[in-house]
Amino acid sequence: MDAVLDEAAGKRARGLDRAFEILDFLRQKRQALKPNEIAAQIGAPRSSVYELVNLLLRNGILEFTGGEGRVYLGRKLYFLGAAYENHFDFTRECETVLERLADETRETAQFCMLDGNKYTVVRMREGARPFRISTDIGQSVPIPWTASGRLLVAHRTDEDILNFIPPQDFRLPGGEWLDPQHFLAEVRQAEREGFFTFNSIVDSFTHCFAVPVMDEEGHAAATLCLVTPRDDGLANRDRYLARLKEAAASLNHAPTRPKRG
Amino acid sequence: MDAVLDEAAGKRARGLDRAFEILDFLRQKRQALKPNEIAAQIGAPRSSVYELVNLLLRNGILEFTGGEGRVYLGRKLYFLGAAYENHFDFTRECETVLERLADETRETAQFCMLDGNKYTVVRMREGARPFRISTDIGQSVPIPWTASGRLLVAHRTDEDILNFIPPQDFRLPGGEWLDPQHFLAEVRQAEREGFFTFNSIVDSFTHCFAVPVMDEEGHAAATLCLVTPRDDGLANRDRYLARLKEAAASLNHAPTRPKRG
DNA sequence: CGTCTTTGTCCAATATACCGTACAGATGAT
DNA sequence: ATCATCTGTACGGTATATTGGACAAAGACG
Repeated sequence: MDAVLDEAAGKRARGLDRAFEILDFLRQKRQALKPNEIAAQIGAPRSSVYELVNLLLRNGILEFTGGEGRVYLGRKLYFLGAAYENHFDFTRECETVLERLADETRETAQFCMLDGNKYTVVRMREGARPFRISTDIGQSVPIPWTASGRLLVAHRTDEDILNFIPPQDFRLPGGEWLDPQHFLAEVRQAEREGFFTFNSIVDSFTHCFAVPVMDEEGHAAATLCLVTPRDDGLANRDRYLARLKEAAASLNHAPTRPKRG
Repeated sequence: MDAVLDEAAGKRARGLDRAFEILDFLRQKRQALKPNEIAAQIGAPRSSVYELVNLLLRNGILEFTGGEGRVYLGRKLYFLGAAYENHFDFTRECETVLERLADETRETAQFCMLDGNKYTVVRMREGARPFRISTDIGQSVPIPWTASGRLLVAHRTDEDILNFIPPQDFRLPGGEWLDPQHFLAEVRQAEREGFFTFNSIVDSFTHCFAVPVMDEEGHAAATLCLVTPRDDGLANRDRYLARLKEAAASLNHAPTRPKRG
């Protein structure tokens, strides 16, 4: 139903939080929207949204586009994002690695990270298979639904993990319930083994491989993944895992290395 | 002296504006800073900056990095920027075009836009010259200092332009004063001819070529530029201009075309 | 040891941001 | 014409965000 609900009801929301809620919402929708529509769909007061949208427009954070007063993410965000990318200079090497992975395996290769308390595909290289399996880039997916998810939270304590992941995210897309304790066990297994593989729980025909890309503190800053048809995945399991680990090793310090000085 | 001064003195600043002031400041500095340093350098109250920084950290807009409590732009900004880039899908074609330009001319080719009321280099491809001339990507440069600047404000009225460009930006890096009326004349000339070239006024050895990339409203949404040694630029003027115009034509609708639907 | 600077947290005062509500033009259906 | 919906704007009350200043821990320096 409602995409977002705040901590407590009946409280005034902080402008800053509302603003980023608007930005995230636009990102999720991936299209320009009228302020009115935004207000209705995120359940925020119209007057507040109008005021915030105007502020963001003046700052270049939002832009008019698509006519009829519709707004979408603005150029300033692109510049800020580019500065981030430049500082944590992983994307260039990342593309190379993904390309090599996809070439070697002919499967879909992904570079994934957490976006807040959701999983998201940052970069992807589709494989040479006749049918292709792919999550859209930038979409937010519940952590428990993914193999990478096990690795990306592995540095946290059990309690921390359960506080971090929204409870409803343990409800799988088919409606089944994933036992959090079972999930935690898989997290610990993934942490021990340094990878995680399983038959996807969001569909019935893919197998997923995930290995962590470590930051300087030894946490999984990101993951490299392969998404394969089940029989291919099982048949080539050892080879795919080896390739993934090689690839991850080549990225391992990159995500946190500043470019200069 | 002080990098930023608000409209009126002695007024309370809005959190949102302050927040983006912090983000812009970090981008300009291109390094992680402590909240204290930020407060001091942008002239904002320490307590406010601490509160805002914590808010931004919780939203993933800022991240701890570099130790000692230093913060820098966060992953969320990368995601938002990527969504912008995906929507206004110009960068892929842009890279191709820049590469071709640089190959054909062996000069430095740039893709430039406005960031607020400053000029900035968004993408760059360095030429094959033994010495390379380049502005750093993402740095903010006063509009009047650049050839592109003439094109990027050409859709505005004279009055509008003078209100838009901060007066101090007509002071050139050498200290000389650029007469705004002279600048406006060059803007109109650039608008008429559809390009602008000159011996750079920020150094004494380069020649700059700029042509506009038009958006759907017929405004210059961006520019393509060549930065060349003066003698080369003058010797190859016609050829370079022709190449640039071809390249710009191939991008002309791209900046505002949504990727899907 | 004292003194100064840098760092982060805490707190109360008040300027104001957020929000509910009212208003009005545009559009479209009946 | 009448009613309903969608759109953007305007305004006042009150909850609260912003802010200056106090406080303290942790160096740096002599």
